[in-house]
Formats: sequence, C-alpha cells, structure tokens
Amino acid sequence: MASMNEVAKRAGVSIATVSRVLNNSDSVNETTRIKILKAIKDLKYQPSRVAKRLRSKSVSSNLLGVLIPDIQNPFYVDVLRGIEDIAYKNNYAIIMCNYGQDEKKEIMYLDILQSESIDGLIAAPVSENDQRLKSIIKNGLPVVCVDRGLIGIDVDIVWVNNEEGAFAAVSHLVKSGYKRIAFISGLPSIPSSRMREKGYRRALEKDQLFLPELVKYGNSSYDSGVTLCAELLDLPNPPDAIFTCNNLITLGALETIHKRKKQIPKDVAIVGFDDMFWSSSLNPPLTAVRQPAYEIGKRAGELLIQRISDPQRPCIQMTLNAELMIRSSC
Amino acid sequence: MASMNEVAKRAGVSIATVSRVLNNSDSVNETTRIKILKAIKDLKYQPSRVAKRLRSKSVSSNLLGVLIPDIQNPFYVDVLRGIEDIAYKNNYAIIMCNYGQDEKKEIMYLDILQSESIDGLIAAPVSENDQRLKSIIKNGLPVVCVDRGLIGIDVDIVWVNNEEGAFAAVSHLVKSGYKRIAFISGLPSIPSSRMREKGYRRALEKDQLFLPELVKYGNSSYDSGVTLCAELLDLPNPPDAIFTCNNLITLGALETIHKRKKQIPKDVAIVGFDDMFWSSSLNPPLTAVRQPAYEIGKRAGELLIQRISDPQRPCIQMTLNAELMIRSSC
DNA sequence: GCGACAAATGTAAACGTTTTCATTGAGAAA
DNA sequence: TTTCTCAATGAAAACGTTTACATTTGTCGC
Repeated sequence: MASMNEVAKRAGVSIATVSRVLNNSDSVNETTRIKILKAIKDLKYQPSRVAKRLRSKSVSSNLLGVLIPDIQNPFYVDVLRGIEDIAYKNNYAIIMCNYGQDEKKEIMYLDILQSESIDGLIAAPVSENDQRLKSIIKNGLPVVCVDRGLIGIDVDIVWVNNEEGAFAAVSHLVKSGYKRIAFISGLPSIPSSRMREKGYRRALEKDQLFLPELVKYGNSSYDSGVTLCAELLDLPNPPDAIFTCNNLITLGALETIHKRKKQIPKDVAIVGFDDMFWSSSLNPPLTAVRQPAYEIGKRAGELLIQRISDPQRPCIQMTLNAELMIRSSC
Repeated sequence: MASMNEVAKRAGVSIATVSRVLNNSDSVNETTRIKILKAIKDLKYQPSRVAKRLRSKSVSSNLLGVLIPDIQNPFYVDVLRGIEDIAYKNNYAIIMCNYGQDEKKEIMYLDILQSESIDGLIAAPVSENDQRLKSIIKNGLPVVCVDRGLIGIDVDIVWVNNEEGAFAAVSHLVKSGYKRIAFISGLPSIPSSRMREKGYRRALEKDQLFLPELVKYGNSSYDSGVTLCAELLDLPNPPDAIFTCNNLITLGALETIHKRKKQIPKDVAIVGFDDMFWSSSLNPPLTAVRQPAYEIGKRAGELLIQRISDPQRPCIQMTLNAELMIRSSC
C-alpha cells in the first residue's frame, strides 16, 4: 500500500501539502492540487486510518464500537442493522463485540475497544451496575446505551417502555379470560427483565391473579425457554397462558409446547416480548410485543454521532413505544 | 489512558524494557520486571492496539475483518457466531461489515478494512468475480471465503455442497409425488444460487418435471420471497410445491401462503434451503436443507488464523455437508 | 520602493508502539 | 591483568498521519 510519502514524492511536494488536499483543510494552489490528486490516483493511494487514529485523538478516526449480549437474538440483529446504516452513512466502521451475557468477556471487549481508540460506543451493558463501562464513560468516551441503562451515571439511553409493553400484553391475556398466567423471565440482573416482570405483576395484581409459583427465571436463552416451559407444563396445576420475556425464550417455549403436542391457544396460550418479522408464519401466528429494534439502533447511532461532535450536549433518554401485535396465539 | 512512556517513567526504566516485559521477548532482570508490572498495575496501563498495529505490520495486530452480504439472514448470523468464538479465543477483535449485497458498499468496506490494516478477512463476496477482493488477496492479505467462492484465484473456501443439498430436497419432493415444483431463486450472480438451481434442475430433469415458467429470480430478500411466491400462486396453473433458495425467501413465501389462507402442504408444499433453529415451530414445521452455519464460521476462523501464521500454506476448499431435515411442510 | 499581509508551501514534532543497534558491567577464561 | 561473553538495558528510528510553526513569494497600499 502506497503511503503519503510516496504520493508526496511523485507529486513533488511535501506530505503536509498532500495532507492538506486530502482534508482540504488549508489553501493550496489549484495546479498542485491537481498534481497531487493525479499522484493519488496513479498510486491508488488510500490513507491509513490507523495512522490517522493514532495521530489525532481530536479528529474523528471513524471507528465505532458495538457491544451486545447476544447476536443470536434477532432483536439485537435489528438494532445492529440500524446502527450500521447510520454508521455507513457517516463513514464509520464498526467493531462488533458479542459478549454472550458473560461479564468476563464483556470486560475483555471493553478493554479491546478502548485500546482500539474508538470514537464512540453503543452498548447494552451486562448489568445496570457495570463498573467498567461506567469508568469508561467517566473517562470521556462517548457512549450510548441501548435496551439497558446504567444507574448512578448520566448517559444517553435508547430503549422502550418495557413495563408498559409487558403490562399491555398481560392485560390482554387477562381480558381474554386466562386465569393462570405464567411468566418465563430472563436474568433478573438485566434491567429489562425486571421491568417486564413488573408490568406482568401489575397487570395480574389488579385482578389478584398473581401466582408466585408461575414465575420462572432463566438466562434469557432459547434453551432456558425450552426447559422452563417444560417445568411449567409439568406443574400439577399448569398455567393456561404463558408470557415470555424475550424472543429466544418465546421460540424455546414454542418448541416445547409443540413437542408435547399441546394446542395453542386451546391448551395453553402464549404471548411473547419481542416481535419477529416472521411471527405471522409461526404456528400459530404469534401475539407479541413489538419493539422497534431497527429504530432503536438508528436513534442510538444518531445520538452517538451527535455526542461525538458535541460531547457537552446534555444526556437524552429516549423511550420508544412498544406495541402489542395481536395475532392468534391467545 | 496511560502510555508506555508513563509506565517507563514510573518504573524508572526505558520504554524498550517495558515493551520487553509486555511481550516477554527478551531477557529482563526479575526485579525490574516486577517494578514494571507494578507500574502497569498502578497506572492501569493498557497498550494501544492502534500504535501496535501501525508500528509492526509483521506482528499480529489482532484485528479481523468480516464481510457479509446480509446480517438479517440468520445463516450469516450463525456464521458470524462461529467466527466470533474462534476470534475471541485467539484475542482477535472483529470489524463487522454488512454490505447488503450492494457492490458499491462492498467496495467501500473493503477499502476501509484495508485501511484499518486488518490481519485477515473472512468474506462472502458479492460475486465470484469480485475484482477488488481478488486484488486484495493478491496483495497478500490472508482471506478465507465463506458460502461463496472466487474464480481465477486460489483462496481458502468453506461452504456446503449446495447442488447436492438442493438435489436432495427437490428429489424428496419428487418422491413425494409433487409434479409442478417451483423454484424461487436468489440473485443469479451469487454462485450458491446457481448451484442450488442446478441441483433443482437435475432432480427434476430425471423425471422430465422441469418447467421453466416455475422458476423465479429475485434478490434473495424476504420481500422477494413474498412477491415471487404471490406471482407463482397467481399463475393460471400454479405449482403444487415450492423450493426456496434461502432462509429469507422461505419466510417471505410462507407469509404469502398464509396470507392467502392456503394449506401447507395440502394446497402447496414448501421446502427451503437453510434451516433455522425455530423451524420446528413454524406453521407447519418446515422441511429444510440445513447448512452447518456455525461450523462454517468456526472452520473459516480456524483457517484464517492458520493462514495468518503461515501465509504459505496451500489453499483448502472445505465442503461441508448439507442435510435435509424432514418435517411436515411437504 | 518599502512595509505589511496573505497565499502557498515546507519542516519537524507528535501520536504509542516495536525493534535494531549500541552500551554497560560483571563474571569467566586465558 | 586482559580479553571475551553475555545478560541487561537504553537510545533512537520507524510506522503514516496531522498540525503548529516557519519560510518564501507576490501583491497591494502608500
């Protein structure tokens, strides 16, 4: 790869002048500009983003970090798509880090991201108490949280109203006449799980339908959905409806219900948090709480780029609406 | 962030010595080593991967590129997971580039990746004739192709036997007695689409069942599945079975079939290329050709890391098996 | 015709590492 | 004692940029 030095030599100027035309930062004679542009073309010169990043901390080095707990979850894939679209438009590249809800791995990735001198970070932290992330924010790195916030520190957040979304879903089950409504939760250390549980309880307690034995906690994975749904169905007095805490749990629970040849919603109804674009092709078409995942990613990307150019801007917490998509699983 | 210089000062040594203990590359006195390690701890020093990458092209800078056409396709998500697992184990970070099957975008990303001085690249190129990627390979960057190969150049490839997979699926339809078997293809510029079409034709021609009007070409997206499936069903003499070229097309076609209240497989059968972990929860449980996507990613990651440490190793083309998962959609 | 100013360009330091080469000192061999 | 070897360390260059500062012109006002 040709360097700026070679371009300068070929054009018969100094590297400073080359840099000037590249960033058109300063006045340079039209004839030399043309000479330089020609040399760049001839040599197929491409500036090194690495050198740029090393040299100028102030100026954008055009690299963003994205830190998510589970790339297998279609919700995060859509968030990522939203981020990526904005990043591409602004000439940013993305370092993608998938930490699998493993705190050790998350810390390692945070270290790597810092070490890569990224311009900014979009993260769904392992917990709202994430010390490492908080200290990175305090050090001045622009950060936007998605889906999960942080406590004890001011930070941009984009998420949905989890409690209201869950409340709407479970209220719908109650209105439909279900009496024993179970909840398969994710990790209680994840704030969104807790908020969804809160909405679930609030909807039930109105009508005194809350039954502690019908709440199961897992690790938010597909497998946890499979297992915990089986546990629920094995109960001497099983639930007549199940509310699942996320995408993967929903799919896992469906798997179990189908394996046992139970009819949905006749034998047991199900409503999930997180919609999927193929939800209407599931058996049966799934009633689900839709988060605008792509939009969340897009907004987060925009906020981040704003913050990079204006670090002083006050923090924004953007709560988007979750919408109940009623289909036929309840 | 503390730099090596500050560590050196605090430990009362030169940066050379600090570098030596960090890479334990050379003999250094035990007492000074301890002093330095303490200084590193005190200052929470973390080496800059950027400076490292700039300085030593020879030594690994621990950054990999991944270039994929569509992150929304669950197949690529699983490939990515496989890559990521291997990368993490080897202390590599990943720059993820999703080019949306857009050649312009792909070229821009390839430029960025080069400019970022990545150590190696895993790519599913836009076409088998991808000039930019070929020239990058010629320049000596370690590259492994996944899912799609390149012609006219020797390169590591990990993929499945697309033709055989398609052949098995369509043969199964033939054996089940279907006579008018349609194919919703992806972009013909994508090699895997063509190989799958080849398998489809071969399976039909055996029994003279091939009907050109039942082959539709799209852009491999969900929407193309929706639209082209509608076109097929609108035919005066519609197909009694449909074979779909990938994940997203399958889901799109299902959407259309359900919207029209057609029964699967009574009114029309469907078999898809690409399995999903929730296939058995679809309506009906989907018969599909399973690619070992995670395994593909893992193998590609391993091959890449091998190649980085030994650029001379002869190229390998690894063909994994595609397996027909028979459920109840045909 | 002279000082002032602006346009155009160059020089060199800096970013944070790795790495080559040189230097020091101590112990061993002669 | 002298010389040699080797362990331990430092000095400085290099990677490819940006940028502060310096220098050289030419033009303009007077």
